[in-house]
Amino acid sequence: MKIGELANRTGCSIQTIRFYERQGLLAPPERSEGNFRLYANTAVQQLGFIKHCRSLDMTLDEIKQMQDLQQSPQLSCKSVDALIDRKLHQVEVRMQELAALKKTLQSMPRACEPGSAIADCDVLKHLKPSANEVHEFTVKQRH
Amino acid sequence: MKIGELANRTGCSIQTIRFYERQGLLAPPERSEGNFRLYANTAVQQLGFIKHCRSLDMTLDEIKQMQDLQQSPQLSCKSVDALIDRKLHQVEVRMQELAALKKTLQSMPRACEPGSAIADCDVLKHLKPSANEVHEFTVKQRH
DNA sequence: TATAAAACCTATAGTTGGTATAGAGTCAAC
DNA sequence: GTTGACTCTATACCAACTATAGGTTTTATA
Repeated sequence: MKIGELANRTGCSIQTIRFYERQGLLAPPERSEGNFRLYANTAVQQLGFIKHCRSLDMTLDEIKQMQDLQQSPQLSCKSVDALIDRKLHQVEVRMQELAALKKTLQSMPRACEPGSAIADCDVLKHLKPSANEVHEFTVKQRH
Repeated sequence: MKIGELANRTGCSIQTIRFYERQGLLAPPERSEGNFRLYANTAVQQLGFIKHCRSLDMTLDEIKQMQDLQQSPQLSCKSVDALIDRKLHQVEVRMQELAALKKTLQSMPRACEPGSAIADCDVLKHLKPSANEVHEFTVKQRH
């Protein structure tokens, strides 16, 4: 099949498929006489694997590692396990960060009176650093 | 003060300060005879505002919009309110996505037997798309 | 069969929010 | 006068795409 059909069948864009090929995630397929990419059916599964991994927030580099591991089936699968653990941890950390952020956003003074002006906007006031916070900055060291 | 002191007092890196200036978020300061940037004290507050907004996951463009609004204090502050609402919504959506992702990661077969090999790795098997999922892909249309 | 439209090709640049480097200039202290 | 800390500009890099320009190939229609 040509690249357009592969794109349709996987839900990837054509550019993304070519991008994955350049990045070494998808093997370069055969070419037609007119230089068009001609994919075997297995490419659908290969791209599906990549998509699934991406949906689990794996980086392209991590996906490449997984692919490499699949090439050496005799190796221990401990590293696969570790990768999933690491991802899970990252997700949990990010969820906590977002929960804190949500709280902050919710605690901001809302519902400026209809017609109230920027000059009196409590939200903007809330965004300006207080003398307090500025002092806090001075304590920090550069990188 | 010179850029190094501003960096120390705000916790921003020097490169980031120069970057914000190039992006039009931070006004270009005076220069010394030797072409060094010389900041007024107000720059600490201005940069603090940017940092605070960034900590709330606002984009640089959104921060610029807020700054523009501050320049016209007579305007309605409805748009400030709307921006915070939009952010809150984005955070909530992302939290739900991450919760679903966490569930998926947790539901993956774990604890490959110590010493078990890639060839039998249940995690990898779980990552490969089933015929089922491939069929689902075929249903999608290219945008 | 001519031609137009659709699909494909490569190469390159842009996105976001910075970070890192090279190579040069400035300034203070010793 | 020289060392070292600080600063300057310009440029390149990161992830993971996305978009564009300009050209070629294939397919469908007149």
